[in-house]
Amino acid sequence: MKIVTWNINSINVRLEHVKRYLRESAPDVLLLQELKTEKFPAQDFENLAYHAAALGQKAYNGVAVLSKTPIEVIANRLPGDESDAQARYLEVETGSLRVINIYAPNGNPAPGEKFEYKLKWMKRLTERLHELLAKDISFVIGGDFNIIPEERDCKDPKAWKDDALFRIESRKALRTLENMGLYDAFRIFDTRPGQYTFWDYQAGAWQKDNGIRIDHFLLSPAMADRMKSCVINRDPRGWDKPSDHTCVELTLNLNNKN
DNA sequence: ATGGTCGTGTGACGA
Repeated sequence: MKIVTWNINSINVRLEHVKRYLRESAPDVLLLQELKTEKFPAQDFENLAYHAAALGQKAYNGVAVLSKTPIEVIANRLPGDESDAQARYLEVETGSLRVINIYAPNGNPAPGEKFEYKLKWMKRLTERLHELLAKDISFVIGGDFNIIPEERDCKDPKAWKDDALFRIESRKALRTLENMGLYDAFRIFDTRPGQYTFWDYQAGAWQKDNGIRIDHFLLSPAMADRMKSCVINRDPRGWDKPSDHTCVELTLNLNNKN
């Protein structure tokens, strides 16, 4: 069972990229972030035998789940703030698996209003995930967390010191989730520094491999026990007219106990 | 680097 997360930075510009990825890699579930439009081309994916659930918004944000099995939407907003209309959270059930897709707030400039929104959003997320753990619902959450977990997850920690993605408050918010018992799937088997999921379009960041690791999967304990692999696939970042993010690929063994 | 690049929507703004 392969679940993949990918911030595509506009579904309109990247539609052919996503279709190519589905054909070549055939994930069971694909989580997409930053659709940047209200309208979602579900038919294109249904033609490739995927079910689709999307939450769009004009010009900003937007998340979608594609799956080979039917999708039941459990929630399309993060509880805790009725006034928050940003399309950043999609919780679904597909193939008897609970999957949560997030596009967490960037939070820059920090400090400031946007940073406060980021921290509050992470607190709301913590409460929601705590609720699932308390109900003994195992789950996979993936997406663009917009948080660099540690120094080894960026090229030059000093350059990121005061950025909303690396400030101590943001890293603490992610660590709080890990302290609840969730696992950073990528770090279960891979401890190497310099494993990035995002490279800025500017200043030749991709060519210089000046990136950051901000796209993550967190697994509830039962899911962590079932993990076979979690790898970063750099290929799509090297395609023509790429997204500034590449995808993270998670493989679970949901059939056998070992 | 007061730089540099994209996407949206056609202005700045967000990332």
